[in-house]
Amino acid sequence: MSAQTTEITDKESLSRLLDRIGRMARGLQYCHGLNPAQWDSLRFVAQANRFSQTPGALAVFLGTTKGTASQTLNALEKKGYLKRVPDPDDKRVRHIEITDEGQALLAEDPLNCLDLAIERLPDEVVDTMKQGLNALCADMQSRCGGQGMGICDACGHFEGATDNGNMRCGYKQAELSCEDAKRFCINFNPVEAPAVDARIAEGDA
Amino acid sequence: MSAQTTEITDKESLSRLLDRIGRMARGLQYCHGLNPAQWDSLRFVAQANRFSQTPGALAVFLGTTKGTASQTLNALEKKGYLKRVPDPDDKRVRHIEITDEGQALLAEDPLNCLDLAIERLPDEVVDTMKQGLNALCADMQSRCGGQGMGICDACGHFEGATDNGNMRCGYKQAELSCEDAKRFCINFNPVEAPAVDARIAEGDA
DNA sequence: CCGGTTGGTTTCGACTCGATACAAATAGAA
DNA sequence: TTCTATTTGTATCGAGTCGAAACCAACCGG
Repeated sequence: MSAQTTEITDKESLSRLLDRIGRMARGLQYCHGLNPAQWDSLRFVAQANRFSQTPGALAVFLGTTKGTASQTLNALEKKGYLKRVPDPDDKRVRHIEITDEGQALLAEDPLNCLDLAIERLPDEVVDTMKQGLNALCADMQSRCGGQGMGICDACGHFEGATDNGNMRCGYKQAELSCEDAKRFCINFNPVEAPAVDARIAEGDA
Repeated sequence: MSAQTTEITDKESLSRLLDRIGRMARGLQYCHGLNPAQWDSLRFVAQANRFSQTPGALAVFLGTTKGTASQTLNALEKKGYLKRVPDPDDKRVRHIEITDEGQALLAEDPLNCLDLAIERLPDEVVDTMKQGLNALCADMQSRCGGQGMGICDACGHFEGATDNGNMRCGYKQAELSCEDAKRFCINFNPVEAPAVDARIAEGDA
């Protein structure tokens, strides 16, 4: 018993806090006729680069199967928030695009409510939390077999700019617009595998 | 490339990070034949005080209905991880108790994996995150109509110790063992409504 | 041309969850 | 006491989600 085991400020309880916040965030995301998975999908498509705007990439991101992702997309498409268009290069893949309605809906993202609460926190707290969560995400991913994801700048496949001002991805063997290179990619591969705590300790890297 | 708009370390993205961690944590909780709601329930019952070890309190905690909570309890009881015993004081309520099997199962809580990742973070980062998350929880709760919950020490209903060494709760008009007074309660009512950012700024309170 | 692989979709079944209706016990009032 | 209202928990039903598996079409290698 001894006060240190059940104390709420225990180190152990951080995971429970995260879990609880997660459940609260999840609960918020039943609105506007969408469910959490659908909100997640809409957000993902909105911030993914063109290689990741596909059902398969969405499935990886959501940590679910392609079949389930397909159903979620069906729901969103039926509601008119996005549409699937054939890919000119590979006729198997269908490229997902947000409609104007979808874009508009994102302005009412229920997670904005969380943002509001975050606004009230001091900047340095937010920064520290962000670093910690990033480290946790990376750690969990590598530990639990999840696919990493990130932004081209820090990606091992990134081969810098080309002559015509675009960026080049060595994995897809294709070019990316500057805009796309700043968006989420499911094929992200960290350049160096950094020691998570080292990155934290350094502060800003 | 003006890193400040879509940079992953943006202030805005903290909510997305939280959401993502939440989904990862959720995904982990499909194991040992339990689902996330069942894990949450088991954990809750394990750390709730005796007033909160009931189906109704669980429903409040999970943010769901009593019916759904009842089903979750059915599943857990059928699997032998807890049992419902009649309450001697009020024949309507059924008191939930963890079995030895349930207690043992908690040792394999999939969230322990998260704890492992947390272990690798520096203490001060963990502390800051905990403070931030606590503030967020409180803020979200008050904003989104959720019931607060906490531990008797800091509760407005708490009336201190009695002669026989127990604690007294003014809300339930009943006594609590010292142990119980350190556990989770669903009827928690913060003594003072503290300014969340003020509490943060002070550091350790 | 022909297997093997990859990307997506569909179908099916198990399960979850919320809404509703319901039973039983309690509380309060007349 | 007796009557009603409230509280606590359960059972049932239907919509919807999700994962597994089957399936199809397109790409790729020989």
